[in-house]
Amino acid sequence: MYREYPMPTAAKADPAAPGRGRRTTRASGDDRERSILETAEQLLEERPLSEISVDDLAKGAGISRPTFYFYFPSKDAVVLTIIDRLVAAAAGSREQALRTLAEGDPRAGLRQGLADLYAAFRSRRAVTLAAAELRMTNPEARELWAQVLEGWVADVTAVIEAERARGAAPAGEPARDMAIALVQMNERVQYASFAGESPSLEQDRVLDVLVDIWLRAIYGSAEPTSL
Amino acid sequence: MYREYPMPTAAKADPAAPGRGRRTTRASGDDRERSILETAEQLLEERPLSEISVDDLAKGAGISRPTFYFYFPSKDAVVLTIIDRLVAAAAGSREQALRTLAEGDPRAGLRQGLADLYAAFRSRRAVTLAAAELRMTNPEARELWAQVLEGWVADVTAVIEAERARGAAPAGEPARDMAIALVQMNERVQYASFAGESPSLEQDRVLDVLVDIWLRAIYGSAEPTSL
DNA sequence: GAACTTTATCAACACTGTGTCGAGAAGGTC
DNA sequence: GACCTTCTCGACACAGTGTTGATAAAGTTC
Repeated sequence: MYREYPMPTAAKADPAAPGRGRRTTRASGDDRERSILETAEQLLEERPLSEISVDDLAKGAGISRPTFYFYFPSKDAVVLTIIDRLVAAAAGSREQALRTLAEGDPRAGLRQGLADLYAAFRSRRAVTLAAAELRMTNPEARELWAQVLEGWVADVTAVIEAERARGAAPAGEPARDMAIALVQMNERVQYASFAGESPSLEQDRVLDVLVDIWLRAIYGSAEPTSL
Repeated sequence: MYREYPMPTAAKADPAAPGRGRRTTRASGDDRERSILETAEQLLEERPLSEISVDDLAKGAGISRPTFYFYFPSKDAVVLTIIDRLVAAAAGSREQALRTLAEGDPRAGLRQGLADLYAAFRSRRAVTLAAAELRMTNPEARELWAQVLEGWVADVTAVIEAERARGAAPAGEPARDMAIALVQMNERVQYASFAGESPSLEQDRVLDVLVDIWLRAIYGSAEPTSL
């Protein structure tokens, strides 16, 4: 059953929250809910969110439209649940990357981090695109995504500041400002690539190009190499 | 009256296209059309496109909903017309920038170009945001924007290649790939700033940060400054 | 200046999609 | 076997889109 969003905790759904019942918490119900989510993901592979109706989701899950509303308050809520899970998975990558970053070469760590993140979203292309679409009209989606970005920005800011502190990176614009621009660049470039927009990078070029710009932005200066 | 899109020509509307009539081409009609466009722009200052209905536009222009359809085939068409004009204005900035770029210091020209573009879109914040929103659901808007981006990417690619050719910029990822990523970064960063998203750059920081990253990406290398 | 054309207007309609209500079925519990 | 929950859906009320057809007003033609 759909629960109000507890912020991007996004852990596993907690089974049998109320009462002390063993685990017989319902069967049909959970099946239906899962079925709706699966239908949504499947339809998103075929067409954009705006062209999917509540009726499509209900039909796909084998229930009537009113019954859909027993499980989710709206189409947006379904997608938000799916996004929430994707974000949780991506958060795993992020922690992994931070660990790599802390112990090894920061440049290699950075590349690894960007690669993992890219892989996480590419593997759920349809959901990623739906998230961007939903963000345009839904405040909750906007808020969720904002928190995701904020997390990355904070991490990147810390990395840049650390590299500057140890003299590996030259001074420049405030680290947080750089981090915001770089993170947003990644977001946009990856989106365009997933969506197959007209000027966009080929899937297999995305990472190389982004990493190059990140490294130049962080470690290079704006001075010409030769004079 | 709304005409089918002749590609982003987007010059001034041609007055009195058919016949050799002096200039009495209608009065009420053009007024209404203008009135609808003005209403749309005004409402976009207040709320997102998705929360504006055809009825709102009709009411604002002092006509009934069916009459609206005499002037425009849809809400999207109205916004597309407005975007078209903004894009035309921005195209002016672009040419201006290219001229500066050709005759003077490329770095200064680049900065000037980015500044002009930024100014052009900032001055029509609401329309810029509406364009991004419309792009999500409307193929024509997507196409129009794609052509705009394509133009910039082509220009930037040429600049990067020229700078590399004259030895002012080091080799690196393909110039066009860099151009795509940089242009898309600008798009996203500016959008976030205009929309006041949660991690986003302050209006007065946008230009400095973007220019810094552009210059580092183009002129810097990915090697550390110190070792 | 009457007949005719073009331009403009809108009430009424048909349609699509959303979300709610209330009546009931299906199963578990005491 | 009365009694909850859980679940289901037909029927409704709404909001929004886009179309039709009847009609008015203005401009053109002879």
